[in-house]
Formats: sequence, C-alpha cells, structure tokens
Amino acid sequence: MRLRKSLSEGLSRSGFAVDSAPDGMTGLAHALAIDYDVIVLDLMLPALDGLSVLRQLRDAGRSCPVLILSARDQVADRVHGLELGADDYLIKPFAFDELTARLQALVRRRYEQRNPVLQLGRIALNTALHCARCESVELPLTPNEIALLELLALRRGRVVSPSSLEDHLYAGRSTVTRNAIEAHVSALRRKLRAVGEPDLIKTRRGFGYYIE
Amino acid sequence: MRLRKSLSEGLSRSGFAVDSAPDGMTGLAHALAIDYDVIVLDLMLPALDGLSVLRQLRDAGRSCPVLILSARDQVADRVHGLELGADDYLIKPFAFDELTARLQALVRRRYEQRNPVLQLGRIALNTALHCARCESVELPLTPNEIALLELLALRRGRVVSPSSLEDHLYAGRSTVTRNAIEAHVSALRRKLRAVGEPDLIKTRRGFGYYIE
DNA sequence: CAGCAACTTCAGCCCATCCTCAGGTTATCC
DNA sequence: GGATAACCTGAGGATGGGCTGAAGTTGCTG
Repeated sequence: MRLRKSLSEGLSRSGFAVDSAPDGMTGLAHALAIDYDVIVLDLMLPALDGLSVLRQLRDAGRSCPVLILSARDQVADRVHGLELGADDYLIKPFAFDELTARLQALVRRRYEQRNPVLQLGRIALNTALHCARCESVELPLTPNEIALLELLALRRGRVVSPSSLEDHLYAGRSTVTRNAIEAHVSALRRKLRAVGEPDLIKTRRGFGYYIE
Repeated sequence: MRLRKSLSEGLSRSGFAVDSAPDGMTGLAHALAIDYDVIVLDLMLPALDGLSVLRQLRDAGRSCPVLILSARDQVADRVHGLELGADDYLIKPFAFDELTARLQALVRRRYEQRNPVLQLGRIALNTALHCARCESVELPLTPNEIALLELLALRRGRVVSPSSLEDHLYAGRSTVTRNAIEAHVSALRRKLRAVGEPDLIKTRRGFGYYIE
C-alpha cells in the first residue's frame, strides 16, 4: 500500500529503524518474534485486522507500545483498541510530525522504564534504586532530595513548578510551606556542589526549577 | 461537587487559569461566551448532561478542544462523545498527572505546536523552559515578559487584547492598571530591539498586540 | 531514654521584578 | 491641521521571590 511505503521511508529518514509488514498476519509474526521499541498498527489490514493483531499480541503477554492508525469513522474500533491496550492513536489523515513526535514519546517512556539510570552531567541517577552517584561515589541524599532530583531529571528540559513538586513529594496531602521545597533544593544543591556539579539544578524565577 | 473543586484547585496550581461551572447549562453558557483553550467535560452533570453540552457546542460551530471525564461503565457514552467531536477522554478515577498531561497536549496541539520551541524571526522561544534565545544567546527576560511573549507567540497571527493578556498574566485576580501591560510590552520590545528584532511585537491600535 | 537523622519552619538578607506616575509620542477623527 | 484618545517609555520606590543558616519537631533506632 502507498501509506505503508511512504511511512517506512519517512520514518527511516527521521532516524527510526523500520520493519514493515504487508498484512496483519505477517505483522503479528514479526511482533511476536522481535522486541520492537514501538509498533505502528493500522486498523485496516488484510489477512488479519489490526484489533486482532493487538489482542493476540497482548494475550501473548507482550507489552510493546502500540500506536493505532485509524480512519475518522472508526471511532468504536479506536476505543476498543485503547481498551485492548493500545498506547496511543492517530486519526488519518495525520501530520507526519505528529506521528514522529508521538512515537518518540512512546519510545522515551519505555526506555525510561527499562533503563532506570539517567545521566546528568557527571551524576548517574538510578531511579529504580533511588540513588545518585558521581563517578561511582554515592551521594548521601535524603529521600526527599532524591525524589526532587528524580522529578526534575525525568522532566529535564522543562521547568517544574514548586507546586507540582509539592504535589509529587507529598502526594497531594500537603500542608507545608512553599519554603519547604526551597529548603530541600538548597540542601540538594549544596551536596551537588560538594561533588563539583554546582549548576545542575537551575532556577527560573517566577516559574520553578529545571535541569539542563 | 468535591471533584469539581479539587480539579479547579489542582489545575490552578498546575498553572492553568480555570473557570468552572456547577452544571451543564452554566458550563455551556460559559463555553459559548468565552473562547477557552480547552474544556474538561464531565459526562455526569446536573441540568444538562455532558453529551448535550458537547453537541450544542459543536452545533454552534465551536471547535474548542474537549476532554471528557466518564465513569468506567459509560463506554457507549464515551464512544458517542468521540463521535460528537470530543478530542480525548479519561476514565474516572484517573491520575491527576494524566489529566494535566493530556490537557497540555490538547492545548499544545491546538496551537499546532508539537515541540516546545517556537521560531519567531531570529528568536527561538522555548515554552517548556520559558526562555528565549536569539542565535543561541539567551535574552534576559523577566517572568512577565516571557509570559507575554509566549501568549503572543502561541496566538501569532491574531491580535490579543490587553484584557486577555491581563487575564492570563494575573489569572483573573488582577487589580493592575492597564498601563502595566503597556509597560511590560515596552520593556520586552526594548530587549528585542537590543538583539535586532525591533518589530516583532506590533500594536493594533484600539485592539491589542500581535506577532507576525 | 538518649541520640540521631530527616524534615519543616522561621527570620533575615539580597536583589530582580513590578507597578505606577508623569510626561512624551503617535494615530485617528473631524 | 488641531483636538483627543490611545499608546509608549524612563524612573524610582515598594514588593516579594528565592536562598540559606539555625532552631524546633518528629520519628526511628539502639
């Protein structure tokens, strides 16, 4: 099909390594054989329809992210797809940029789940073990400090507001002063400074804190 | 209801400027009167149910993004909502983060903005970091100046009224003079002039300001 | 119970940011 | 072309955001 060919080419040019299959049967076989980073699944497929592919994939216990492509009038299928465990969907026709953005988001999300170590300058932050190392020396961070660092690291490239940090640190049941966050940031910075990373956490006055 | 109150508060703290309505009738009236960035619509509403609100909104030709909140067992309604032109849905109970993420996605998408960097002439405006660069030199903008620039940039091609700017800058609780906005625009222009972009922000006398 | 670690608040400092004022400039209308 | 309203802008005092050390609180551990 024309769509398949142009998608493959476009995604390749965007830096994805692409496998494609001409029908549902073949696609499912590929998906079961290879642990892809992400799957783009058209609902309209010969041989085996998209929803069946998805169902069988999930039945086989595979959690690979799936983005569904559907026509505007396939609303029921789309909803069904999400219920079957699709991760996102796009309605045809769609902007190609939109597709790449969403695929990247899915890949990123997955990657973060799989590899819990985030590298921040010389700091290695392990979000699974909740510890931070600088050149294999562990930083003596308190639980709140680690949580703070992880929140900022996972959203790196974005400013995070103090109230959002508060929400996450105290799970909503917060009665603390705004100053509590500032105090923790201050303490965290002091420890980062001690290992030679004084500027990891930056302040954007009026908005919040950010990394990178 | 408790949900409405806690949603309003949570979204406010997350940086949204929130209007809320106690029932479908009132909500629809608001939605017809004001061009919101995004609407959160509970399907279970007194006075006028959510789907009717949505239908009437769309019948009136309004394309404002709508996110539906529904209970787990309202599958048919959810499907119906998507058919009526809802843009997304969440099943109660939901994670608050999920809601803010999706709302931001909708708002972003609305401004056809898939990555956080807007290019304005030689100025690159990063709406995630709330900073502006001109040929990789960061402009020393204050919070209000950045906010102003973002507001105009996100609505580029349209004139934005001073009162609308005021609403967004002060989230409604404004007691400032009209001159405050003028002063900020003035300061912003001076800094843009300093990097050789003197005419980025234009004035439409009697209406407001605009970019491009 | 003593000791300790983590947490929160307090108080004070610094300084970027804000708002208003006052007077100048520009557009619009007759 | 002149009157008027809308808009621009520089200056300065007031505000308050953000940082930090220290002190008080809580809860855990030995």
